[in-house]
Amino acid sequence: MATTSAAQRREQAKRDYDAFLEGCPTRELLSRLTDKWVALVIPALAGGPLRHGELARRIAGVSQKMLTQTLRTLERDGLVTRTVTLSVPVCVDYALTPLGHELFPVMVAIKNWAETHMDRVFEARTQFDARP
Amino acid sequence: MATTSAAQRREQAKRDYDAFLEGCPTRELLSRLTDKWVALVIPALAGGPLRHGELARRIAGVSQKMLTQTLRTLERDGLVTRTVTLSVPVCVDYALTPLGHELFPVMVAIKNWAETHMDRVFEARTQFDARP
DNA sequence: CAGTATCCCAACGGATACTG
DNA sequence: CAGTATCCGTTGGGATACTG
Repeated sequence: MATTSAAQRREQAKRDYDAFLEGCPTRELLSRLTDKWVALVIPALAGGPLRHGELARRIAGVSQKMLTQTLRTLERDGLVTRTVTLSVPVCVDYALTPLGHELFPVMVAIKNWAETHMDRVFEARTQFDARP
Repeated sequence: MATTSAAQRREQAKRDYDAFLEGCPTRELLSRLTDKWVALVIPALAGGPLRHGELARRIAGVSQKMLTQTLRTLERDGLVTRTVTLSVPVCVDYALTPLGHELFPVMVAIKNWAETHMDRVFEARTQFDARP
């Protein structure tokens, strides 16, 4: 029988899927990945598992509604695991899956890009706003 | 006088800015960058300048309202240039700035990630939805 | 502590119609 | 062709109160 490696299958997927096309499922996945909270949660979890409250403190200003919602969809998409330890009070840990670890470099790259180029964007905005 | 290289200043910026902090301006920039349309427009322009209509055709399904809106904010943030050639009818070209070219690898990485890992996400969703 | 459930406002975003 | 303006439904997302 023919054997196809994981690398070959990934290559195939890249040919079959195209986010430029309307109706391609990757368009929906792309819109989930391009999310402010996702770009903060994935890097936050890269250092190791964190609890709900720890995440909330790390990502200052996030409401627990958005945090829970984000973690749920990340869990469903196989990027994050949710582990419940029964105790009083109950303890819930979130951690990146292998797939989540593969996404991490991409997410941290956006975050870093914003932090690194903030000043140049500010300059551009000032110039743009000052023109006739 | 002390001379600081561009690389040194970028390092400084990365220390001063932190998107994890509420109120840090990079939080707002991050939310602009994590946008489905931005993740499609930047890669679309990487091959060279395109006109409004060409972009709309490349990014299937985008409304001209969202396309114009996205291009405006990208222009203001210094990522895209807008060049008007007066003729009948008028011709408007959009192209990446040097800053836009620096963002390109990051944006194309997300798009590629979605296309490459779509199948694994599908599997994860099926598993998640099938559990008690 | 972790999570669900409402309420409610603002922003997103598509459809349509109209200018230069 | 490129762009603006308007309408209008949908979603995002915060605040609050309440359970295990």
